[in-house]
Amino acid sequence: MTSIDYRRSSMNETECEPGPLSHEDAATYAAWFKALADPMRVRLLNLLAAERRAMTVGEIVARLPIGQSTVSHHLRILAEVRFVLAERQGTSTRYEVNGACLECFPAAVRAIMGQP
Amino acid sequence: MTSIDYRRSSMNETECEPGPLSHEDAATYAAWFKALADPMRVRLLNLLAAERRAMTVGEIVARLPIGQSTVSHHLRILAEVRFVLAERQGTSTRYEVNGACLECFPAAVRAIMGQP
DNA sequence: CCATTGTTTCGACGTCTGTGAAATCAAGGC
DNA sequence: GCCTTGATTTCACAGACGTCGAAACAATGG
Repeated sequence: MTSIDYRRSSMNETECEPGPLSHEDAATYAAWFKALADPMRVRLLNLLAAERRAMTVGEIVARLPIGQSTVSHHLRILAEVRFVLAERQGTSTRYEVNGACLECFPAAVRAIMGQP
Repeated sequence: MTSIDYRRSSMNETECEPGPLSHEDAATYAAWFKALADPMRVRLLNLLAAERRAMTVGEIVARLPIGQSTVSHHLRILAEVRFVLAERQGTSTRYEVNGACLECFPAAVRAIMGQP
């Protein structure tokens, strides 16, 4: 619902002067950080990255100590900020890491702190 | 109180194989992200970084649309994870950015996602 | 059509969080 | 000593969050 448009973020921009951040950018970056502000979501993303393949919800549930609905909840949060990508295949949904988030985090830090 | 020891994190390490993360590391990285999971804290850190100097709480209060106790609360959260450093000078306390957090965020992302 | 399997959504519960007002503490100046 | 100024802590409250179980939804196979 409240998905974020990644193309307008600093993810794909190179300029990064150390000026003040707009309130909108601050909210965007905070939303990115909030998506990973839970240990189980960090483990979930790390699991998907380590497996290097798209996984179903059932496979993930078998690897994490939380219930199915909670995994679905976390996947929704990660998908809303596009850290994971979802694709329905028949009766199941496969989730995989969005490799672009490898760049957006350092870019957010540079935007916040300026590059000295 | 629940401060985090930065020396045991991946901030100062270069190796970063794409293996699974320990639960403790996942919690540590989640704590880092949680510290910036609020728009006002992002703006606060950006303000300190843009000014490029140590600021008192009063100066920060004059620049952000929140009260003094709330600024102090946010500064405590940022200081607990060492994103800002505090130093008492006489009757006031000066806060400044810890430049090391420019590296720890990309390092955390690499540890979670592996470097492909 | 019904049954089954995988996934999402809903309802509920306890916990945590962001905020401000008020109280408290710390350090100087009178 | 008392008073003033700056900062932290305490208290309270509304809202959000993580978790689970149950219900609802989707897609396939009988």
